[in-house]
Amino acid sequence: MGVTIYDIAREANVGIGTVSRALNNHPKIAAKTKNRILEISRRLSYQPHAYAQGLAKRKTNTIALIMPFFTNYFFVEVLQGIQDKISDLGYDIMLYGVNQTNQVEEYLKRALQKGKVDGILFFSMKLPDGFDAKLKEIQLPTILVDTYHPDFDSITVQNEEGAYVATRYLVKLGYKKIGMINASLDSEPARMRYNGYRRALDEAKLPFSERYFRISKHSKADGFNREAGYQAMAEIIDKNREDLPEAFFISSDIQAIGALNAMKDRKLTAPEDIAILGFDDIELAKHIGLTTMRQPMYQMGVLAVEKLFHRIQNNEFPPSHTTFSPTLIVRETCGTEKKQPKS
Amino acid sequence: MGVTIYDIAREANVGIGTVSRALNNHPKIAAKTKNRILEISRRLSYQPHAYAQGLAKRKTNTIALIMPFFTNYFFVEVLQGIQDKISDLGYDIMLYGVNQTNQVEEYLKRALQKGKVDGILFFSMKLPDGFDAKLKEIQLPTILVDTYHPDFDSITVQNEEGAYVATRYLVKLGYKKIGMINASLDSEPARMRYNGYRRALDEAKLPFSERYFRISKHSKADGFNREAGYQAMAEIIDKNREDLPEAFFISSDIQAIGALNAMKDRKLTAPEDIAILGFDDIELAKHIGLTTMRQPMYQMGVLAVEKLFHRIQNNEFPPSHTTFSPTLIVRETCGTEKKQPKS
DNA sequence: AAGGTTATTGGAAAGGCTTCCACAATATTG
DNA sequence: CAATATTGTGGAAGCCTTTCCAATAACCTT
Repeated sequence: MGVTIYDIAREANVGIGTVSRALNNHPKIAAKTKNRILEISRRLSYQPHAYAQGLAKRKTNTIALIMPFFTNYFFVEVLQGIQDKISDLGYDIMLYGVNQTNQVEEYLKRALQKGKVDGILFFSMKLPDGFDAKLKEIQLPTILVDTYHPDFDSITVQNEEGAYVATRYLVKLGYKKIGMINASLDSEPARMRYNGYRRALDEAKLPFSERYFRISKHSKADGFNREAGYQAMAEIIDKNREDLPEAFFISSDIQAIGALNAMKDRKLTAPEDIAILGFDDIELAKHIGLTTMRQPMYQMGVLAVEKLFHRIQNNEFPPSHTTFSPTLIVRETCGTEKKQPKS
Repeated sequence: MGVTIYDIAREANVGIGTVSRALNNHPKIAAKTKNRILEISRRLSYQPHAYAQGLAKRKTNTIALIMPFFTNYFFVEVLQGIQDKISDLGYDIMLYGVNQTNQVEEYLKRALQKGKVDGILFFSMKLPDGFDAKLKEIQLPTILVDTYHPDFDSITVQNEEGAYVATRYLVKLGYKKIGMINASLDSEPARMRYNGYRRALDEAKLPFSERYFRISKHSKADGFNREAGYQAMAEIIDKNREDLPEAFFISSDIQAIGALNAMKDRKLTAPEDIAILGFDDIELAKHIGLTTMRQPMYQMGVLAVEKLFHRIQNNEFPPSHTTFSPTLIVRETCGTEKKQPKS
């Protein structure tokens, strides 16, 4: 069917080894044989067979991306960073979009299949039990993004710190009754954000009230979804009509959008009635004027690829961990201050 | 390094052919040999080598997705449909996200590489010259989504019709000065939407005015991006202060969001000052109350995968073309009517 | 018990490439 | 010009499977 190196070898009156050398510009080959072969292979529009090459070289030039998928805008942006960087390097991306948590193991197993990919980028989810050992055993380079394990390279955001900064900002603006709408505590980032929130509250000697705290019911995306935000806010408002909180720290922008929606349906606005502070700085936050904590998503994608390549080339160094600090982006939903951090 | 069928064969005292048969539950094998082999292969935690298998079977169980990538939310949703469907079928996805138009050919060439994928899903872009012939020559099953070529299966949306319905709706609401903000005319959908808009205008005997028409300057995503929408609207408003249009049909929701932003910055609101009608019904349209034309994105993804599988199994039938009609989703940005189509 | 089936099995060949080893051809040196 | 070093080349072996063909073993028949 397709043209093989044997066809080229016959055409050029050389051995297949020579053809291979010409094609891979190996040093030990005479310039003119090489050119002749190249010319012929162009004429026959030869294409190496990807799998045959992969099998012989023990290298796939492909990496796997395992990421929560839903409509979580966080990932679209990280994905762009990854795509841009990886194209340059001539690699391909095998995408495993996780829609339900039970798919994680399934996808990991597939990606681990011998000879399928050269490395894995694993996102925002806890590495399922047992896979840490397995990954180390088969020595498949793996980078964790937005999640952590001591034995693997990782890139994370200071979630606890970010939540702390966010909440402290609300305190500084003078709010006393500060609630939080959180995603599911199954999610590590959600737990950390909760901790930061509590720390800021404690430090300011403000009371924590269960009445102003909700965890997502909608389990989609671990609770990082709009419906969950809507429902949590609706519930809090409806149950506390006579004594509303003044401000909310919400664990993601997408939930904040839902929460704002719930407020709007109840004729409440931010920041006049309730101040809202999100997390992520997704692209649409700018549009709706949401004050939020920004994560450098694109850069995280780029860095993830860089780390992975490092490790693909040489896996003999200890894990490195990079953390980014989220930055406060002041817009309108908390009321504004005089001195604004750069937006 | 890894366990191979030779290891299993030795362990089980059988030939490699027998091992292979056991693993692929081939009929011609004695039940107990099969069980013994299966048991051993489990014990050694054998994993077939993906590439060796692919090479021998001439089948990769992988398909390529070539799609515009940017932050175009349209694709996130189509992607979900694809991912869900394809996982069930045990296939993997090779993702090629196009950020700049010049990457298209590069990616196509890669995906066409012999033995790399079993089929291609090609999205929303014109198939570059010459590739139609090449695809047919190598007989790689290909489905076009949101774009068209007579010789390939395709799934499209009636863009012309959608734009016509949209514009006619604005006419029916009584608007006379109806502008349009369009994406780049390099894009086929953009051209069709323009045609539909003009047809509705002509039919209503309303004049078309260059003053109320803009094409995206920002070339990112062929002009389907927020900045382009913002800029176009800003320009129109600023140049026509004394004689603003009453309504706009805008070629995508994401541009509409930008346009609304530009209005907001100029203290104009929809629908009070200017009515806005978008296209796509991305998830966030609901949140901001944008009246728009809905494309059944998730279903398009699912159908695309189904068509592709059909063709992977048997490529011997003529191309089939499916088109979906977009439906009008009435929300708030055009003013509301009594009788609302289902939202 | 001999002959004829049928059910299993072993393993070579094929899939298309890279790489290594041995040999041939050419160039260099004294 | 012979001896030696250098360059270039052919092709077998290896990467790991699947698949096909031939061979063996087990089972029936009469």
